[in-house]
Amino acid sequence: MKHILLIEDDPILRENTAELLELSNYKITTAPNGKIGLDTALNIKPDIIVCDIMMPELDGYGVLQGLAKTEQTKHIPFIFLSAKTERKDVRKGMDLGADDYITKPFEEDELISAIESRLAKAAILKDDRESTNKEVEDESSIRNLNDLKNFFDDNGKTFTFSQGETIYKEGQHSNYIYLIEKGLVKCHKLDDQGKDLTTALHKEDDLFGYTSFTENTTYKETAAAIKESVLLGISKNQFIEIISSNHKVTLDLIQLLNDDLVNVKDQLLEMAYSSVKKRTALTILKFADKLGSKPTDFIRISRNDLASVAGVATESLIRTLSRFRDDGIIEIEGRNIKVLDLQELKNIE
Amino acid sequence: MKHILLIEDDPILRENTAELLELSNYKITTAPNGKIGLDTALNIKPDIIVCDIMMPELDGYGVLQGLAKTEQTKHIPFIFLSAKTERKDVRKGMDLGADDYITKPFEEDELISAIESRLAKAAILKDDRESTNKEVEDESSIRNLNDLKNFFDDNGKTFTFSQGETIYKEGQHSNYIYLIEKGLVKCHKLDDQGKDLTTALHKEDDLFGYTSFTENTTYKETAAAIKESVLLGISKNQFIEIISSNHKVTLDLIQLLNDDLVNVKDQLLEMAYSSVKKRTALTILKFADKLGSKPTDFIRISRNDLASVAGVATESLIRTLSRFRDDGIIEIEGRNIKVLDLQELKNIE
DNA sequence: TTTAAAATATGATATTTGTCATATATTAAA
DNA sequence: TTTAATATATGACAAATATCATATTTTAAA
Repeated sequence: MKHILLIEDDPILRENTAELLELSNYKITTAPNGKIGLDTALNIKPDIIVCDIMMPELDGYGVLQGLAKTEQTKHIPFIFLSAKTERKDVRKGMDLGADDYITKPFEEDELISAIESRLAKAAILKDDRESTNKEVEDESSIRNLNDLKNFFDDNGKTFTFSQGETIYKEGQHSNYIYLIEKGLVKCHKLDDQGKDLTTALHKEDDLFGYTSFTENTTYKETAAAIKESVLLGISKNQFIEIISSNHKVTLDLIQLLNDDLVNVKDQLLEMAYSSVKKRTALTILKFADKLGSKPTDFIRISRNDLASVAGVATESLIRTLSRFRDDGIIEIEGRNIKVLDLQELKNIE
Repeated sequence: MKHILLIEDDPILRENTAELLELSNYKITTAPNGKIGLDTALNIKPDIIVCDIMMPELDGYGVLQGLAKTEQTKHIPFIFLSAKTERKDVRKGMDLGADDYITKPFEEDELISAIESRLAKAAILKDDRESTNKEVEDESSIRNLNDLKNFFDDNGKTFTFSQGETIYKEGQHSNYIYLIEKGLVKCHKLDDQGKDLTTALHKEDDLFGYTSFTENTTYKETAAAIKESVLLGISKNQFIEIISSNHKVTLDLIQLLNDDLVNVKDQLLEMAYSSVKKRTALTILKFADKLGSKPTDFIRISRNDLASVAGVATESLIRTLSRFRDDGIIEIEGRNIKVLDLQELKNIE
């Protein structure tokens, strides 16, 4: 029996559709929003996914992009089921890689035919894929970012930094590229008046410290451990050698840089026009994410570090935290912060 | 180079579409009806097929069914291009196993995006087996960034944008990478409240429009011409091919991205802690630089564009300009600005 | 444990900056 | 050329935020 994952936030439509598909002899699992849907997809590996677009938490576009990122889910046929009927909406969905797009309201038959059709298509392509034997690889060569990280594990020099300790300074000659084995690192800059801004937060399994690979230059920012961190470093020369002889890794690296660039530009937009309130809220969420904890766990970060990420005077940040506490959005216990109302925190403008 | 089979009976539409696709660096074979189309598909084994529905001899549905019967053609991505716009027509096409369905009349971008998206999808499903046999083409003579730019000159499609015209929009499927032959382009983003921030200014001889080279993604920002601009564009497809086969260019590109990143981070620091006065001064200097004029020449930029770079309300920017004028630092003549005291402008805090 | 140092919290206040309103100048269209 | 639309300029004002001062709490060192 084929297994369908249905992601839809409207409970009535969700139940009706699930029932209708069950009657057609499919096994159905449902999810009420994109975030849960994405998790479920990873767990159950359905044969096909039917997904709404406009949903809380994570929309359908996000689900599709999330699926595409994961090896085990990127092959799963994906159908959008959406009230967005405009031509440009349909094109957007298809361009993101959906296999079909059905607009609401829809007929029973339309949905079932679409599912059947995509399952049939997937079956053809699966045969094709399985008959193609994978090439034998030379295990000593580094073929992707993952191999590169393994190389750090095997050949990197281990460094341990305690909380607050500086890893390198802006203007220093750049010698090492680091992989974080454990901990949290901030890259920050000082302006003329000595005010400090964090330009990047790096967590476990992140690479950092690359500045220029072709020129012999200095670090353009300072890096420091936010909490005790264990780093693996390889020399810049060694790194350059690797990327010079492994094209695929270089392309992965470009992707990494591009992602960084997009992130910093988003941060720039926030910095320009968002209020301190909003920036504070986003900063808390960012740290919760980087610390790998549930957003509702206690996080323990100095007010100074928080302010430096938010780009705000420390007093203003503290004042804002106090306001959040008074409003019941967070709980403050000594130096620790716990998010009580995640939704409200995300909604802050 | 990817090979497209276009099956279309209307000779004018067929030729126009073929030309448009050729400009995006695809190899095109055309067929005037379904019967010939089916034969051709078997002979040339294209990477993707674009097909009309209503045709003499054999209609599009017949072509699709014919392809599905044959082992060597059944996995080829298939897009319907049809004047049949009724919902039931679209459903029929998709249910027969088409991968996408575009209704006529269509925009260039819609077709190209659809093709790119289906090719990307097909590539995923084929796993990574393409890495074995890389085609060596004339592009392989590109050794550095300069050669790459020359390649734009020789093979790029020319686009002209008038002042203020949009080049691409955030969220659009990313098809082209551009080289600026003449003019000035801003990349900008809107926040939730519709406030606009320029995240990058690109001048003559700059490359822009690269988002992600490995994934099938959308532009992450909007680009618009600040003054009349002539651009050379090559398809993302083509660009990826070049960097895939020319390692040195890829390293140069990494350098470029790194420089971008350092710049944006500097901008972030300014945005966080510098006063409007300082940001305004820096913005004037930035434009003077990008326009290639001596800083003491008249520059002519709308107050809006200036404000969007500075990340300031337009009125605040204008007020600050007025203050600079009163202080004798700049001269304002209608819409034009001339720097009188360069040193003073640079010293502003 | 005690004590000094550092971090956090909050009040008071001045400055900066965005917003709204409106006048004037410039540009583009009829 | 005339006119309408758009851009620039400036005033009035409210809100946001940095700064300085000081009290309280927490941490680290003795």
